[in-house]
Amino acid sequence: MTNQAFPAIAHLLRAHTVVEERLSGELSAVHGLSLKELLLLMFLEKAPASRLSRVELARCMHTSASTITRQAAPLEKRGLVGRDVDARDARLSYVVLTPTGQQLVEDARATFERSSSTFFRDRWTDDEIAGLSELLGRLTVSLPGSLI
Amino acid sequence: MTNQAFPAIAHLLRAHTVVEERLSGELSAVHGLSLKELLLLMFLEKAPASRLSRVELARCMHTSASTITRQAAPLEKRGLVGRDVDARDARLSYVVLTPTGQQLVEDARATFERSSSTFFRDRWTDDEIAGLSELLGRLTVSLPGSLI
DNA sequence: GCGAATTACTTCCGTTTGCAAGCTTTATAT
DNA sequence: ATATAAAGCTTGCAAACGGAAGTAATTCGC
Repeated sequence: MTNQAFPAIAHLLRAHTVVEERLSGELSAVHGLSLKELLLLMFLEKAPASRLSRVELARCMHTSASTITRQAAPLEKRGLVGRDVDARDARLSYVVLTPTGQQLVEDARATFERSSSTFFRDRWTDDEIAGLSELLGRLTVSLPGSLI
Repeated sequence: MTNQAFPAIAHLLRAHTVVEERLSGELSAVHGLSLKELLLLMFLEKAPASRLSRVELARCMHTSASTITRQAAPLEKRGLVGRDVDARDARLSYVVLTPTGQQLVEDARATFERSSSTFFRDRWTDDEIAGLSELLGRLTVSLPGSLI
């Protein structure tokens, strides 16, 4: 039998490039958000009390702490997130979703969902889409950062 | 029925992040190549006469022409690629794989394949891997830049 | 208790990227 | 034939990123 892992990963890389291209364009045009900014807001929305510390966010986003610092700054300026301090541990500074940010996430999620469905417009059954979702989910099942 | 497109795309984005993290690390450590550099070399390897013009490369990689110019420069300095001119059209400058580059691609592809298989080590059947590959391939079937 | 190690966060620096502008060469229209 | 448009490539500029280093606060070891 042949090793199918390589073509699967190669297709994954290519599919991501194409998906990110289209999603980024739509989100930026409609809501003025980059894809990564929306993902950050979505992680906050999913978190308890709509807030996460910066290192927790970094783990969710699989990125560095310095990137979170710089990604959150413009969102804070726009009033989409706020900054909370921890009474017990003064090192922690939470990023918290504001009502404005919550509203924007809901709107942008609709754009995300609509744009996502366009990738499957032709020649896809619901079972195939669900199957792809299940397989991709299994690929990262033990790692942090799931939005589902 | 529920809309499964969103979770499928969300899982795709996350899987890509994790895959790129591990692949980049291994390729960089073992061969001193970034993932994108290897993909560029692989597109050359697959092309007729192991060469492509810079705009053709840009289309394969889904990136801009200026990025190709800058990505090819260090590879040329390392002797992995060369530069050809077109006798008919002086605007074209081809990027061509050298024997040294060809050898490095073969070595790095082995690393790529070995690393790819680690993502499926546990709880994956050959049919499931092939199924994932087929579904991801169909997602971008009409677009340029396939390595398969 | 108290110094040392660890953690959280920010800032600095080098790298990578896309877009816009520019240059050169080729194609097109009249 | 010539002016205009288009294509291919490169460079300048600004934005985004990771890692290293720095600062402040907490925890650990004894």
